[in-house]
Amino acid sequence: MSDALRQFKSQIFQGLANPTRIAIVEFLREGELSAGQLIEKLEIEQANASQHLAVLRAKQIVVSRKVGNQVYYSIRDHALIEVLDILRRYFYAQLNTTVNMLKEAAKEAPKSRLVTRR
Amino acid sequence: MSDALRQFKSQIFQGLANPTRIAIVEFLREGELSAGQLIEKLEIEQANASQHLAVLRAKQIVVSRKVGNQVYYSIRDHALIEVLDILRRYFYAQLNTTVNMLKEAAKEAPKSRLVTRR
DNA sequence: TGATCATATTCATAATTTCGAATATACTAA
DNA sequence: TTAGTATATTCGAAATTATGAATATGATCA
Repeated sequence: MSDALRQFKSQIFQGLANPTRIAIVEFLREGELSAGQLIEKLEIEQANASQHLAVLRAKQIVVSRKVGNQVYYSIRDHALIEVLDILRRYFYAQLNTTVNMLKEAAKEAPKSRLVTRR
Repeated sequence: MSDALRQFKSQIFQGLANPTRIAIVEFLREGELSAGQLIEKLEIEQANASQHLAVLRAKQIVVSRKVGNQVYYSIRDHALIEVLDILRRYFYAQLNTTVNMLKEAAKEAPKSRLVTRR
């Protein structure tokens, strides 16, 4: 695989490597929203939202469209939604694994208490 | 969507937000490899590879299995491969878009030269 | 024109990540 | 036990990222 492709992928991942930015992308699932609408939903500072939006633009994750006073954002490509959906399934699978492990552990040592790691 | 899920996703993305780590995951597509085999393929310092592997472990992206002297790594869940595949398709789609834009631009202004941005 | 609204950028600081070098651990073989 | 091999961890410096505060831009409306 080409280095350019790895570079590209890591750019995308960097763009999504923040919970607020993931929230933004998820709010945009249903269609475009203005910066103001996003800020309202996110409940964060305007400047902060604007910075996260700048990151998402720079990493090619969203596109913006200016209409008069406002700027409307949308997801550049549906592929990114698919990615998030896959991870949601992954998350629940992981969760199940963890829960089952804990159940097993509980069965094997019913009187023991959980021990903190590290 | 829950905050925990967003947190989880951003962890995964952080884990993959580096070209070397993407390379590792891709080498592991076909099955498990020892740390040494990975280092050979990656052509990077042993310590550096080991650090990236530690990140991938911490972010729950790979699992390791010790056999005598060596440590074998594999991808924890196939979902992550799917994610990378989706991004590959996205990458080429983006590439086509860019190429087409450049073609259009060339048609419209055949004598102009490309201007550097920023 | 000036006031106001929506959004972006800049700046300073703190926190995190990266990488190489050095060192440590853990297993194996002699 | 000692030496050697495979891998991990720690440390320090540089680079990158996150965040809030302040400021700037640009569009609209009076």
